[in-house]
Amino acid sequence: MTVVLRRNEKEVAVRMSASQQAAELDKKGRKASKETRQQQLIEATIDSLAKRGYAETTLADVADGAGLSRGIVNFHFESKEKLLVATLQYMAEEYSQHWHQALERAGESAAARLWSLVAADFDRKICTKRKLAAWCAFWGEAKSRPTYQVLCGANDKHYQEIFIGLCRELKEEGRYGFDPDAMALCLCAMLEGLWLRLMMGEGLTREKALAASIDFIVSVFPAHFNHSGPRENGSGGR
Amino acid sequence: MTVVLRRNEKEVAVRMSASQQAAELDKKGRKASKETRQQQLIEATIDSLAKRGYAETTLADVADGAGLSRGIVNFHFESKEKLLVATLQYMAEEYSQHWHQALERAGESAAARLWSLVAADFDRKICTKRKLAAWCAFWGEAKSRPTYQVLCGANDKHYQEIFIGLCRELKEEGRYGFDPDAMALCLCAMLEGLWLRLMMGEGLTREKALAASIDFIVSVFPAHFNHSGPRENGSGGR
DNA sequence: AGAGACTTGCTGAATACTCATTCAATATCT
DNA sequence: AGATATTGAATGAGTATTCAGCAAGTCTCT
Repeated sequence: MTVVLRRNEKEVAVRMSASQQAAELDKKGRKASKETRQQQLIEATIDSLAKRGYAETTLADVADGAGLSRGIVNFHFESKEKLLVATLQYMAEEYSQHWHQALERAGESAAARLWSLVAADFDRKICTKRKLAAWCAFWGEAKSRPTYQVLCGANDKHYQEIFIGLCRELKEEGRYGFDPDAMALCLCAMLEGLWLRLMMGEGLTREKALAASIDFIVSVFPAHFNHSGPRENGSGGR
Repeated sequence: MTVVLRRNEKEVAVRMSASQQAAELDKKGRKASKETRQQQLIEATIDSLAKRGYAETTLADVADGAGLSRGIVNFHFESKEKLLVATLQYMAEEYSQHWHQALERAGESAAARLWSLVAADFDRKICTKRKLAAWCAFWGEAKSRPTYQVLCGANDKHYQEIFIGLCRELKEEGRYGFDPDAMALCLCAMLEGLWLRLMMGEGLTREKALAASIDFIVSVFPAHFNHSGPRENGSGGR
């Protein structure tokens, strides 16, 4: 009896801190499916990474954050390492889906697509201080961990190829002077750099970062964009 | 006697791996001054950060890398934490000096100064895979460690202000349409993002990164630059 | 429908291990 | 003969991992 009571307290703690998923997911007691529990633990891991950094993230901290017991992580994931890999995979997956959606929603024109991609990078859903901090924690370890590097790199390569394609199209249309591949690299690097600065604090906000990115795009592709969006030449996006 | 022999072996190991300082610095035996030893340990720390990442860097690893005994770090620095802070300070100092020198060497014109700053960021001396990896390791922990954040941020703020000043001047001269502060942000973020990508590997080289940056500058400030440098209007830099 | 047997998710104390830190002993220098 | 730098074994704190046991749910048989 007393045990049941304690569990309920824990569930409440979870709902408030780690995951704000809809009610469908947090069935009380042991009912929660394997997948739900795992996701709950992943969310708690992101919390811990953001709050304490990679080096200080302990399994005890993750378990506490999820309102579960100490042994839980080794039960659902096999080891700390595997939990972290799963967490990175989860974030990479989410990010990838997000920009794919942005592409689908955008118009046909290269300009509209580029605009949409850039805007997506600073969307509330993706660009949280919490998640940026977690990303950065992984970046910091990536060089010495092939697994992380692969997980970061796989999507990233695809992402950059999209940018290269779009920059080439825009160059054709606008007869710009730059090397489109180099400019795509600049764009990608700038977006990542802005993320880094957002995470560091220093008064930069999502809105300012997006505004700066737009300034950049407008300057580099003057025939295609003004500050309110892609110009209306081909098919109008947004 | 046998001990003396062993020490010599260690010295050799040090000279080959961690520090390639001139012969003046690596006097054999215990002669080495306090400062020299500290610098030697800092170099070994950077090595370890680059090779094993922040989380896996241990004092034993640092001591081994420097070819010295286990207790050495706590003798010269008081704790692991202080060693790491000293290492970050060292790198920040080096970086700061480097771009200050670049500014001094550049001509008077804003264009020449900007060009020089950008080129400096990809200089062999600063832009080593080893050092980039160490920087990134610190970035990854910075969010949860106020000390690191301050050390990274102090220079960075100054650095960005220089860029803001230069972008404003260039805008005046060239009557460009962008917001100069935003463009300075874009430039700084892009340079950092390129560093990040350099560190990650994926076939990006210093030369390519510099070439891309130049493409960027030429596109954004067409009145001031072409691909071989600042145009000769005001005073010619470089 | 209800009692027991079985399955599965979960717990938390015990274990084993890593690593920062200490310090008495030692080597080297002046 | 000090003074100083260095060593490396011992210590202890912290933490990942293990696992025997427990409890919530599910199935089965009468």
